[in-house]
Amino acid sequence: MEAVKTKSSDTPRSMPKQARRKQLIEATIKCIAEKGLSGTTMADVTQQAGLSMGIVNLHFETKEKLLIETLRFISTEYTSGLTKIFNNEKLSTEEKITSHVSFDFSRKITDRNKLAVWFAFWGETKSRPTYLSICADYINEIATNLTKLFAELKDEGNYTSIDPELVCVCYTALSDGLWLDLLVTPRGLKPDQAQTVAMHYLGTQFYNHFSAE
Amino acid sequence: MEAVKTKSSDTPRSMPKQARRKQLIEATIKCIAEKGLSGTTMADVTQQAGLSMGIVNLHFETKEKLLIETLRFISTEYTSGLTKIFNNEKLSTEEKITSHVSFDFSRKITDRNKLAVWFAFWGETKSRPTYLSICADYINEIATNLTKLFAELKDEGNYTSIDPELVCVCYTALSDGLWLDLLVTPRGLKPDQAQTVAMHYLGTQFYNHFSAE
DNA sequence: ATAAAAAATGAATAACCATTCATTCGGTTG
DNA sequence: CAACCGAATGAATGGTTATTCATTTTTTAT
Repeated sequence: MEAVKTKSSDTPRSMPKQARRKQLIEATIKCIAEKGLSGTTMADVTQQAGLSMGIVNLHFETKEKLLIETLRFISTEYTSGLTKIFNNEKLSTEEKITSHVSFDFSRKITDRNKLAVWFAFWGETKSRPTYLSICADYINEIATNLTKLFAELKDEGNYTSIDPELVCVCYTALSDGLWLDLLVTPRGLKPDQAQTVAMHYLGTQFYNHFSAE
Repeated sequence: MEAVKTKSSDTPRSMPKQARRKQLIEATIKCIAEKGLSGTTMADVTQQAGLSMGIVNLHFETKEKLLIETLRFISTEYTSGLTKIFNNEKLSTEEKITSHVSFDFSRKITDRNKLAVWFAFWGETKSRPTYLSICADYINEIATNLTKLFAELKDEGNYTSIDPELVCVCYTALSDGLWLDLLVTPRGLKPDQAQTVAMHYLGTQFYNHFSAE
């Protein structure tokens, strides 16, 4: 009766366990973006993935665990991208910072589906300690690295009156706020304009490195 | 036990109705903060308000309409506070801007319950056109006014290279991002520190008006 | 090729939750 | 005081949804 659409090419069952989990997480991201966190059902997710109802419980045990893994997924995607930049020995401090900014406003990160997921989870951090803890972890990790970069550039450029920690808090908040703009007013700001705004701020601090253009 | 303190001094019949609606909206805010948007049920809201199950449907028709009115409530609270500042003829341009910033980080606005509500709704804007439209409206209104203030201060202070619109986008994003900090890392940043960060940015633009100190 | 194991299915179940509405409550009026 | 009327109640209703598990399908090992 049911016409299963999985034609052939994507090897129905031979997928490694990890791949199936990722497939479900990606379906979850799309569902949260399309229907909201409160409107996303198991049926939605499994249908989006082209699989059957019980599949989430098989791979994640419970809906809540799927959601937690989804948050962990986007967090990891974000932090691992930034860590790679931070650890890249070939880049100067200045280049690391500009790469960081480029990454923050790259297509991969400013994909509106993913932005919707970020905000959906942020909105629930107050009531879900697990969400809060995941968010606090990646925030601390990034802040440590970024503050270090700003401190380095301060030394290299002989900027006397810069407070690296302040600049880190300010840049991070600015970046998050620009993400909100990209999510809520999609016909307004574009990612590359948002990036320009972020660089404008850094230009006020490191005027010899980041020209206001 | 539950305190319904609203003693109506005018409009005996229609005022109580309005008060009850407000009571339910405030209960909703508390529930969203405590249980998340997806975890908030009608039973939660009515119990929080100390009333009976059917009361929301009596006053709001439907759960969805209660949520929309809740978003409208915090939006209006925010914009009306800012509009009052903007229209206050006794304030100089500079004072209006500092008042704006003070308001953004006042207790009333940075109450973590309300911040949780903001982010909960922002996370759903992509899937709920009504939420998006309410958010877009207040964003546009505030941006228009704030840009005007920055343009005025630019003229008054003979700042030649300032782009008022850019500063408005940047300040607004910064402010939203700082709200996220206040919500997600409550043991970290405090509202008055967040305000200092915001003023730090404005100091980079209007260095003769807002000292960095 | 056959058996055993693993993965996936989806109908059935049980829990949950928004909404309804017959009834009760409380205040106002004549 | 009695009749009235809107406000409020909360048990009952019906729709929705996460989870289970007996069965089927596919892969792997022998």
